Amino acid sequence: MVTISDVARCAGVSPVTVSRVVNRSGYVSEKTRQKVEKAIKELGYIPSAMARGLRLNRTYTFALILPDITNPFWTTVARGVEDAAQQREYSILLYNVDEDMHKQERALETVLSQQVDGVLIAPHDGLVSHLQPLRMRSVPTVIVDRRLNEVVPDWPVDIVRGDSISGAKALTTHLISLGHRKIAMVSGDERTTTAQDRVMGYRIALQEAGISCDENLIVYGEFRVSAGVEMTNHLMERGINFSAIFAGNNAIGMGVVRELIRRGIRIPEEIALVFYDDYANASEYFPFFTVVTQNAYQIGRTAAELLISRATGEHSEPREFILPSRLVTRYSCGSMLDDHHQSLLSLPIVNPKDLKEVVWEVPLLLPYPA
Amino acid sequence: MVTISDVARCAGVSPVTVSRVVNRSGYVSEKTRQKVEKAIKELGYIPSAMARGLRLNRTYTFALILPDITNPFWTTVARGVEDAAQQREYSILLYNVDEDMHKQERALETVLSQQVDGVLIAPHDGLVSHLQPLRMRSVPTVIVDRRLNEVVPDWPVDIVRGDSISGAKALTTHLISLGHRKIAMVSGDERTTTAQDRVMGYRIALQEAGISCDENLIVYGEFRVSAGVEMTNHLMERGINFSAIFAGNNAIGMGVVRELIRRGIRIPEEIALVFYDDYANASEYFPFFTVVTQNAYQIGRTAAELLISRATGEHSEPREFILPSRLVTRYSCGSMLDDHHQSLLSLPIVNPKDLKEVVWEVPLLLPYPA
DNA sequence: CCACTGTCTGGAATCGTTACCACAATCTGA
DNA sequence: TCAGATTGTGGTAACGATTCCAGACAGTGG
Repeated sequence: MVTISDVARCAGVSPVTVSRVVNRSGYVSEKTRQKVEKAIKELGYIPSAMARGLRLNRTYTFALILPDITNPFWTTVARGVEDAAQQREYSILLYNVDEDMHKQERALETVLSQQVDGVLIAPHDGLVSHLQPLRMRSVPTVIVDRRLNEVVPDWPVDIVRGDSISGAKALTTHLISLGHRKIAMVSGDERTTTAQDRVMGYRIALQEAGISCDENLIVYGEFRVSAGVEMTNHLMERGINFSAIFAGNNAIGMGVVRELIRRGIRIPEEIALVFYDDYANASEYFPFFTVVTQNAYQIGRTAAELLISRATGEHSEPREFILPSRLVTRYSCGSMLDDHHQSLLSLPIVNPKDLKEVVWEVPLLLPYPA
Repeated sequence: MVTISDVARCAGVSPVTVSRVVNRSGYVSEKTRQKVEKAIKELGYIPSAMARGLRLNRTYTFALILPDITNPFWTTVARGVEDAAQQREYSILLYNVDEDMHKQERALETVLSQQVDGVLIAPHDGLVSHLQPLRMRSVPTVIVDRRLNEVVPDWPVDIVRGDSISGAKALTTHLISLGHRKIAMVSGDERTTTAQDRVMGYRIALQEAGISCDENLIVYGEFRVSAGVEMTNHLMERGINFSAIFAGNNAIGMGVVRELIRRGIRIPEEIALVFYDDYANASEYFPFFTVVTQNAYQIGRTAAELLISRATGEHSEPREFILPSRLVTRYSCGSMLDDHHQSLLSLPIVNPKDLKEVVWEVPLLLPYPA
C-alpha cells in the first residue's frame, strides 16, 4: 500500500508537506507542489480515509437505515439520499433492517463503531429509547418518513416526512364520497408511527363524515405483502362486512390484491381498494390503483441535505419538514369509469382460472459461440 | 468518546487486557474478564472500527457499485447482497453510478480510499482498464450481472451473472415462433456486456431460424426509460417496418410502452413486445408482459458470498457463476389469448384519451389533533 | 529444589494521517 | 539597516486499536 511517507520519500519532502498538498492547506511553494503531485501520480497514491478519519474524527460517511430496499418507496428515498450525498462527497452505508427491532439495534451498534458522521433512519417505532445509542453519543440524526412519539428537548434531531394523517384522511374521504360506509383498514405494525398516523387519518375522516368507527375493521400487521395477504384473509374469515379496503402502504396493498384475486373477488366491483404510496412504474402503463403518493425522492434528498447541514454545524436546532402528498384517483374504486370501462378495468383482468403464465427454464448456451 | 483506555482505567487494567476481552484472544482470568465487561457496559464502550481497521487492515465493509438502485432488478440484487453480508457481519457501502463512467471512476477512487475488504460491481463496460485501480491494489472483486471482455490471467476476479445470450435467444425464438419476422431490438449501451450479449442472442435466434438480420432494426441506447422512449421514437420516425420489439431490459421496455401508448399503438395487436427482466410486483396483479427473468436475489447473494470467501482467503482462483434464467410467456405477444382475451388484454387498456388520472394536492393537516 | 510449562498481565511499537509548534528564509516598510 | 510580517518546511505527538515481546506467578515433574 502506498502511504503518505512513500510519496514524501519519492518527492524528497516530509509527509507533512504531502499532506498540505493533498488538502490544499498551509503554505507550499509552487515547485514542491509540483514535485509532490508528480510523485502522487507516479505512485498512484490514494489517501487512507481510515487514517484520516481516525485523526480528524470525520468519515464523510452517513448510514442509511431502512426497512426494506426492495420496496420502491424506500428505493426512491435511497436514491434521493444517494444523489444528495454524492454531490457533497459523502458515502452511504446501507442497512436493511426489515422492521425488525433486533436488526435495527445491531445496525445502530455497527454504525456507531463505524463512526459515521450522521445517521438517516426510518425507525421501526417512535420510541426514543430505541435510538438511545445515537442520542448518547450525540450522532447527528435525521428521521426519515416517520416521527418520534416523544419530544426530546435535549436531543436535536431533524425529521423529514409526509403528512400521513392528511393523506389517509383524503383517501378515506374519497371512499366515503363514493358511498362506502364500511371501510376496512389494514395497516402496518401498530408501533410504527406511519401506521398510527394513517389509522388516525382514517378515523378523522370517518368522524367528520359522522360515521361511527367499527374497531373490528381496523387491523394492524406489518408493512409487507405477506401481511397484506394475511390481514385480508383474517377479515374475510371472520366474516366481517365491508365494501372497501384501505391498505396502509403499497406492499400491504399488493398483498390485499393477491388475496382478493385468489378468492376471485373483483376490484372494484365487489371491493374497492386504495393504498398509501404508489408503484410508480407499474402505474404508468396500468394506472389502476387509487393511491396517495409522496415525493419519496424529495424526502430522501431533503433528509440528506439536512443531515449534511447538521453534520457540518450549519444548523443545530431541530427541524421538521413535512412534505405534501397527493391523492391520485384512478380505477380501483370504480369512480372513474363509465359503463364500458367499468367492466373492462377491474382486477382480476380476466377470470383467474383462465389467467395463465407459462414458465420455461432457459437452458444455458455454453460455451459461447464466437 | 469512550475509548479502550477509558475502559481500562475504569476496570483498573491495561488497554491490552481490554482488547483481549473484547476479541476473546489470549489469556484473561475470569475475574478480570468480569471487571472489564462491567466497565464496558457501564461506559457504553463501542470499539472504533476505524482504529481497528487501521491497525488490522480490514474493515469488514464491502462496496456495492450499481447502475441504478431505482430499478427493481438492481434493488433485488442489492437485497441479496445485503442479506448475505449482514449474516457474516459485513457492512455495505452503496454507490449509484447511473451507467456513467465518470461517476464509476469517482466511486472506485472513494472506495479505494475507504479500504474496503472487497468490491461488488456491475461495471459499465467490459474493459478491464476501467477497473485498473482495483486490479493495481488487488482488491477482492466480484463482477455482478455482467462480464469482462478480456481474460486477465494475473487478476483473479469472480463473476456472477445470468446467461443473457440464451435468455435473449429464447425470447427472440418465442417471437419468431409466433410468426414475427421483423423484430426490432432496442438495447442498452453498446459498451455494456449485457447489451452486447442480448443482441448476440437475438442474432443467434434469427440465424437459426434462417432469417436475415436487418441491422436497421438494432438500436443501442441506454438502460433507461427515457432511452426506451427515444429509441422507439427513432424507429418509428424512420419509418422502419417491424411487428415486434425486444427491449434490452425492463426500464427500456417501460419506455417502449410509454411511447407506444402515446402513439396509440396497441400491444400486442399492432406490435408485440418482450423484454429482459421482469417487474415483479407489477406482474403479479397485471401479468401482461412476456419476459425473461433472472433470479436477481440469488445473483446478489451468490456474489456477496463469493466475495466473502475471496476476502477471507477461502478461495483465490477466479470463479464464474452463470445462473439460469426463465422465459415467462404472458400476454404482450398475443400468444396466450383466445378471442375473448385477445381484445381484453392489450395495452393501452382503454382508449388513451379516455384514460384519466386525477391528481389532488392534499393539504397538510397541521397542527395535529390530539 | 530447580527447571519447565502454562496462565495472566502490561509496555512499547505500529497502522496512516494531520494539528501544533518551531524554525529558517525571504520580504516589507520606516 | 533592522524589526516584524509573510512564506515555506519539517519534527513530534496524537487519534484508538492490536501485536509482539517480556516478565511475573503458580503449578508440575524429576
